[in-house]
Amino acid sequence: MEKNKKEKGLDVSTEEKIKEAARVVFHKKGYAATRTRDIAEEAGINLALLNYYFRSKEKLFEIIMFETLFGFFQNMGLVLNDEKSTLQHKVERVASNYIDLIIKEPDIPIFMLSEIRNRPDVLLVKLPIRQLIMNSVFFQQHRKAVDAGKIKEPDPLHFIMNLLGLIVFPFVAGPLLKEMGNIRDEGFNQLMQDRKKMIPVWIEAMMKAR
Amino acid sequence: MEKNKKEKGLDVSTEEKIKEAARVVFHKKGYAATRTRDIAEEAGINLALLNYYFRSKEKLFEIIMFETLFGFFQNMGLVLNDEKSTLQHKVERVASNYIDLIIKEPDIPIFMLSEIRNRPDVLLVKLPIRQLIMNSVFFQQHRKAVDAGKIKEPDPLHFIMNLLGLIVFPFVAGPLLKEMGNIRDEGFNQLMQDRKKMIPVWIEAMMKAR
DNA sequence: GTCTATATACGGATAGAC
DNA sequence: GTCTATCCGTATATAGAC
Repeated sequence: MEKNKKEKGLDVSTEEKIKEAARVVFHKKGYAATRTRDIAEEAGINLALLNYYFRSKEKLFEIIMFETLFGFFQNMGLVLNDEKSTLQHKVERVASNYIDLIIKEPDIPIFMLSEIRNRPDVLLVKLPIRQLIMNSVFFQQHRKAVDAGKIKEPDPLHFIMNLLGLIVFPFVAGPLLKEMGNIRDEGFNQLMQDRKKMIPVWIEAMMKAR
Repeated sequence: MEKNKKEKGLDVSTEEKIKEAARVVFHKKGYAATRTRDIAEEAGINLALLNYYFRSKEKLFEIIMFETLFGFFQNMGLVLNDEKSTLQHKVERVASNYIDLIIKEPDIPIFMLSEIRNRPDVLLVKLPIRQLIMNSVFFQQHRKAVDAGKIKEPDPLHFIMNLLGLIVFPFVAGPLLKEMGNIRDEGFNQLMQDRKKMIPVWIEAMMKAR
């Protein structure tokens, strides 16, 4: 019995161990700074096995990148396309879901954003990001609210920027903010918990302002 | 006469050319992904000269990193410590200054944030970031406004997170947002110009909400 | 499938001529 | 100060035994 992170009673396949290790190391250090040796070590396997299963560092990275992006946005897609929930309720759920997710995996945002910058086209083509937003129930609700005068700023992109900025930015700037506030992970995470409740209130107030 | 970016009538020293090139390349690709050869090429000089002037890639990087951080925060320091301006006016100036700055140099935020993550301690020790905020006139004004009931959320870190999130995040997520909104640099920059005016309004509204 | 050993390429850095 | 040529460590990837 080895000491894996995910003990589900059964052994995890070598392929899965490598992927899991790759996820951890890529997320933490980014593509350029990670060495295949780091991944092999993290996975507790031989370096040659990495190439045996995944051909190359590049191929392995593409898989991790895609899965990370997909995982991140599929959740948002589900929330934003819920026919039954109000706009405000969607904001609450996005804030709550993402704050929980990112507290668990704090490296994801900066990993995604910096790797997207490094390869803008390659990565965005594969995912229906635009449709996710522009064809969503959320988008229709936003438009209705604008038409009804309940939201002053008509451009939904500002809405998205504000919402994601309030949720994601604190994590992206985590080390800086911890230094500024002289707090550690515990205090920081508590602040993020506060934000679950505050962000919907703030967004509501912002959107009514002009 | 060579074709430099900064034609001030006089030749730029080789050392300065290398630093300028290093700034561009490091900002664009980050430490790990840049090769000293890239910098030499960008500078139009021989690779050996880089080591002649700066000993190593690492030393050169440290210089660029420090100057970038310092340049970024010194401006904020000036604004936040202005005795004469109101809290609201400070928000306006920070938003306006940084949106202009980042439009000119869009790679800076993600460069700073990802490199800070990679070397948290090394970089934060050198700069008086904490004092910049916690000892600032801004901080005192914020506290007064809280005591007077004009601001509901008492923690100044939330204020900083919100302000920087609204300003910086759109740039950090630029490629993603452009894809979502199906816009290009021109349209994106226009949105950022809009935000110069809107962010102070939004911040004002948020801070009064509870 | 998994290992050891090794081929091959690349990138940082230096030696030494000019 | 600036160049060419080159050294050398490191990282990816593969060959081949088990």
